[in-house]
Amino acid sequence: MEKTYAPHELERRIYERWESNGWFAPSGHGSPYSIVIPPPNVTGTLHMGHAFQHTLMDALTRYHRMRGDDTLWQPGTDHAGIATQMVVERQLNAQGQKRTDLTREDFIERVWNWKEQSGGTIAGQMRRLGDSVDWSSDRFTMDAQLSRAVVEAFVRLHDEGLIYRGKRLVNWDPVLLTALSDLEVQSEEEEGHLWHLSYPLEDGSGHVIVATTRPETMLGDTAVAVNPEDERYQRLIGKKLRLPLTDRLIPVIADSYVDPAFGSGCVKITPAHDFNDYEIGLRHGLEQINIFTPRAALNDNVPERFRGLDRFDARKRVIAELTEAGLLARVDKHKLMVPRGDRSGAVLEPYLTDQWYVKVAPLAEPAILAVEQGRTRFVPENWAKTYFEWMRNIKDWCVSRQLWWGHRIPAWYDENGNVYVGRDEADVRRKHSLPSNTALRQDEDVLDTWFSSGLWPFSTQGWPDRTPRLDKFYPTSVLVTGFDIIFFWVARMMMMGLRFIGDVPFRDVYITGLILDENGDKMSKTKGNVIDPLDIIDGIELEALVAKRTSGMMQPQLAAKVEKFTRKQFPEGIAPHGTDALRFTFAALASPSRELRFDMARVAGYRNFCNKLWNAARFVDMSVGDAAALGAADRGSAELSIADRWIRSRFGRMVGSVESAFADYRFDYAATALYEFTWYEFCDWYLELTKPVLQSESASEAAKRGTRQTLAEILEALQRALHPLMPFISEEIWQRAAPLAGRSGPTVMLEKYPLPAEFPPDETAEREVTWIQAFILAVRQIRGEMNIAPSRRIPVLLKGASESDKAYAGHHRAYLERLAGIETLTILAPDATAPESAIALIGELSVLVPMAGLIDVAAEVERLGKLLAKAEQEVAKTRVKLSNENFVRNAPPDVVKTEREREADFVRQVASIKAQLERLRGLR
RNA sequence: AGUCGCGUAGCUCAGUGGUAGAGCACCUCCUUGACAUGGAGGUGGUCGGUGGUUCGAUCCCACUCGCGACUACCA
Repeated sequence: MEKTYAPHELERRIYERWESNGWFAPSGHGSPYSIVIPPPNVTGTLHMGHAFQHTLMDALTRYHRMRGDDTLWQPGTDHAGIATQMVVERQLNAQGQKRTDLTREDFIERVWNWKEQSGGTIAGQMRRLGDSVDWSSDRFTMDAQLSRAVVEAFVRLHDEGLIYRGKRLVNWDPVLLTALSDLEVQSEEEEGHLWHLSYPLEDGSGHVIVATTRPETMLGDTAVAVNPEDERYQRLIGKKLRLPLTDRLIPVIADSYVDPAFGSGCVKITPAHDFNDYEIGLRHGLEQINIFTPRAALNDNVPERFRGLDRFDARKRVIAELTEAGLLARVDKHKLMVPRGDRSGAVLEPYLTDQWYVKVAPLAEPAILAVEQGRTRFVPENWAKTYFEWMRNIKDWCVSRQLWWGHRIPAWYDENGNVYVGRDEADVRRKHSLPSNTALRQDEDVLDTWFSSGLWPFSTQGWPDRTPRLDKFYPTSVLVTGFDIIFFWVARMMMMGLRFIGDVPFRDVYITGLILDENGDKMSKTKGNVIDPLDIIDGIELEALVAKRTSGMMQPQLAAKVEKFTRKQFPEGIAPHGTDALRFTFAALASPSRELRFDMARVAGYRNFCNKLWNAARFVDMSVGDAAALGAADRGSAELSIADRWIRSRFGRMVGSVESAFADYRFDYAATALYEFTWYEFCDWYLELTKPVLQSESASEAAKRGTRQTLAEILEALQRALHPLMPFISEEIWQRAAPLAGRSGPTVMLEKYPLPAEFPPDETAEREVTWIQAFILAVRQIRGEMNIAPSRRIPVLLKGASESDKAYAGHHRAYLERLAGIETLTILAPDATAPESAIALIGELSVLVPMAGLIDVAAEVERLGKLLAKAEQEVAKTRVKLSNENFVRNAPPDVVKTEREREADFVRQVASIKAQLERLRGLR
């Protein structure tokens, strides 16, 4: 094996081999296990959050594949309507063109071209991450078959009365010129004003004051509302007001929506431009006066001098005129929630338009029930509450978008404006018996991207056709996704899946935390703290990283800040760590917390872990590989040492932990179990314990053979155990280890995952090795604290040895000598006097290291002083407990018993240490 | 306003009704034949605060302080 671990060299080679052999495809036997990928935007790139989730999905996929399941990880990408259209529009703008300079067909062609050109980025990243997706079934939401699914779903929902078209207020993006769903609105608190306007009564008997955050909308007011209980305004109800700046009269109406305690208790009502006012308008039959154009400039429904003004200019103008007329009573500073489009960032406008809606309540009901009944389980389960909270308050879903890129709505209009919904024009004519001379034109709008995403678990499997694949892989086993899209995506898949397939789309929903940077900030281009996962894998020079982070920014003025931050964050750039280290970091990070800080130091730590593993493999390779004796023929004549038995037992326990960790989606536990076994048990102890055997001239051939076999078998099995989390290094080492362990196969990824039963617990071996470890640690502690050079062999005496101590010391002398650096090991007779020594206690056994020439008395006194203090503290603690009668009476007997034993043990320690201190003090 | 979450070692985080843990950082020693991306040893925490339940609370409950996320129509 190569002396140094070089992830670069092996990762690409290994992935290509896996892929070209078609090993990612479902095997066709075993019970089905399936995961659909949350489809990333086809023209985008994967960020750290993706890499994190992909790691977990791939770990599950590889784990289940190795468990013998018929495993599918379904890949694919999303057309991401608005996002993609915006990217292409921006490209056009850079060339001095607008989207509307092109025909719809030409524009869409450009998007497809861009998709072809950039669409490979994600696939390339996924390959580098080691994702074992079934590339042969790669899907795109705009594929013909998936588009057919979208049309089918729309038509069926429409036929069932669950999709309707209606004119009502929507969240309108005046920059993108499209409607948005409620979920695409990002409301943030901003500083604004509350203007108090004075509206005169028609009869000249006074005025009312209304408070508003949007004075410009007063031009569309059609009433002023007061609370019917509000005594101040009883007499005004039904009277008319003169709406300033216009020649209109508007009524004072009573509606209990109005909070008398807020502002003046009078509310101006603009039904066409406010969601609440719209509702009030409906209740009172008020006129809806739309005063805006689609770009949110004032239209012809306002007095001429205001027409054409942008809404913000209009606000200034209205304020100016009201001030001049003496009708502006007061202006207060006021914080308010400003709704913005999540893509454009533009302030949204409630706007009256014709849109298509999905009637959600009937779909939500079974989706709620399914989670209540546990047919779909949230992990961590607390997220179910969030899901319920939203599903129980859900409102109809506006699914039409005034875009060009997306699934066009399958609705056609005749010349009289009648609307027909069907699978295509011919279907519409057939369904509605429309003669061929009736001109039909298709609806210009496209569907919300999430409409097609909602069908993903079954549209990818061939629906609306009933395919064998759909039967096999639906419902999927688990959905792995972030909490940020529970509403956008999870909820909609639940509703659609139950409606169209009649079953939940996934058994489990595993909600991952959100990956933040090391300061706990969300990673974003504007903050300049985005990390490309590939840069952690391959490393990147500082200058290249700065260039990457400051290029293509939406707000170029932030470049300097981003550059400064980057130079501070990574003064040396980013070192290469390899995919396995990154993946292992993600797994170790995947605790159930909702926010996860990503720290490069951890990746470095796990790269070191890879290196450790690599070197352990080299050791095994050298120890076993050059021994031709390990042929299949003589495998029988082997003898297992206590260490061999111990490591097998420990391995079995570790695999058991990993098994339950995977079952519970506790990837952090799985990673910890693998890490601790590999480093602390296999490397730190077992490999060291093999040396006295393998390098001894007196050890028997059978013993050496047993140790070599165990080395090979555990190394081999460990690669299988590690494979789901660290696919590359485990494959590379496995290729080397498998023949040593007498196994053959083309790849570790198709081998069986180790089972605990194959490595049953061996309590005897564990007990004895625990004793060996305690002994060695005791001596090492003295050596460490007394600064005895490792090269210095020392004599050790045992006092108070029981029969088993004596037996262990005899049997395992070779281990003790080697690992503790012992020159001689002498068992003292009970009545023998020991020379002055440093002392360590293992139960009733005292381990003595004679001090002559080695140990400074003062240092030993100090060391013992610390030990004594600790022991005395423990004695005190146990005595407090045991002197409490209630404890002795009420606590479980075994707890009391343990406490008594602890007390006895610490009392003994205190006595021994005190006696030893006395002797040492006597020396001085 | 509602819902949910978080506060444990210098930092980032696990965790459990009965002996407080890991990684990183820090200190001491060591280039010994797998590995200095390493080895051996060590320092470091009244588990945010108060009260309650309990024989026993870091863990369960109540209140409180400090953060955070999401949802929402206060003009």
